[in-house]
Amino acid sequence: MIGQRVTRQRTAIAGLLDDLGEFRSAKQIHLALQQRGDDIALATVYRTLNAMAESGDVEVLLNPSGEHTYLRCAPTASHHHHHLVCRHCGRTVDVDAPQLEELVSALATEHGFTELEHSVDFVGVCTACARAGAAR
Amino acid sequence: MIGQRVTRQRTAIAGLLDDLGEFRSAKQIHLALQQRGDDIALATVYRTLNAMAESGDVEVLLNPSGEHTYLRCAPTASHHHHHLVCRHCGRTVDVDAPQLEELVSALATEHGFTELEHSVDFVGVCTACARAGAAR
DNA sequence: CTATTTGCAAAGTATTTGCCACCAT
DNA sequence: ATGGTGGCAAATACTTTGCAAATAG
Repeated sequence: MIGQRVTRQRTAIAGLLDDLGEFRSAKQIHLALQQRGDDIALATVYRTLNAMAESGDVEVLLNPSGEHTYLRCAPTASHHHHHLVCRHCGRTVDVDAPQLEELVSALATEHGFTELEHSVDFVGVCTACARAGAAR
Repeated sequence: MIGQRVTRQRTAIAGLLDDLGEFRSAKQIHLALQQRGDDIALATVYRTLNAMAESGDVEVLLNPSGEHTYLRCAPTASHHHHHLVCRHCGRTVDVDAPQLEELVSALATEHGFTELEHSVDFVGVCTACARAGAAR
């Protein structure tokens, strides 16, 4: 990685991600950009998101249907934490769970596992959607 | 679902899954079947695995590269538990983590989420692979 | 006998890549 | 000027589906 250029496309994508605050698929992001008037090739969206993911600028989550979804979290300093994601509306809540960290390392040690990954993001139904869903 | 027939293909797939004990992709399962001499169409493998997943006979995990992987766990009575999966060799360890359950429901309550899903399977590196990897 | 299941190939979806024009630096 | 970038379309990878032939019960 020698040079990273600031282009209209990258600025637009970064800007959109900041506004979203929820996990979104590349397709959704692409669509949202178009609706804003930013016409960017889908391939570029993918390339940019991949690059941002690799450099840690966005978090990637594989949703149940096998799509990659992307989220830009804390604008700047982002410490390790997890998310509750609403299955219906996509609303995302950041959670700190120090106990979870402890638990994970305990499990790892106990079974001789190292480098335990736990991009643990829980998927559920948020209050608003639960109410709406109850009517269903 | 009116009738479920026992066919050569389904028997073979179920049998293989029992022998495996590790998360495997549909492709891998298909290949393994061929090597055993069971010639089954890939589409059939997918159809069967999907059916087994839906009826809860197998657990599905979306691996980092976006493939569905399938595992048949406890031969019979399987209670709720989680897995440690080795990133390298695929070795799987079942773990009970009552604290995790508690933690999850605590988080859910705290933030008003319901139906919190946590097919939490941790991906790490097991002892054997860690040793092997150290040589790398 | 007949409804379910299989196999094949084609279709579908998500993502990546090759290549050339283009623009930020 | 010039090398990183973007757009397009073709390629790839995984999975699903339509339909006729095979088969379990």
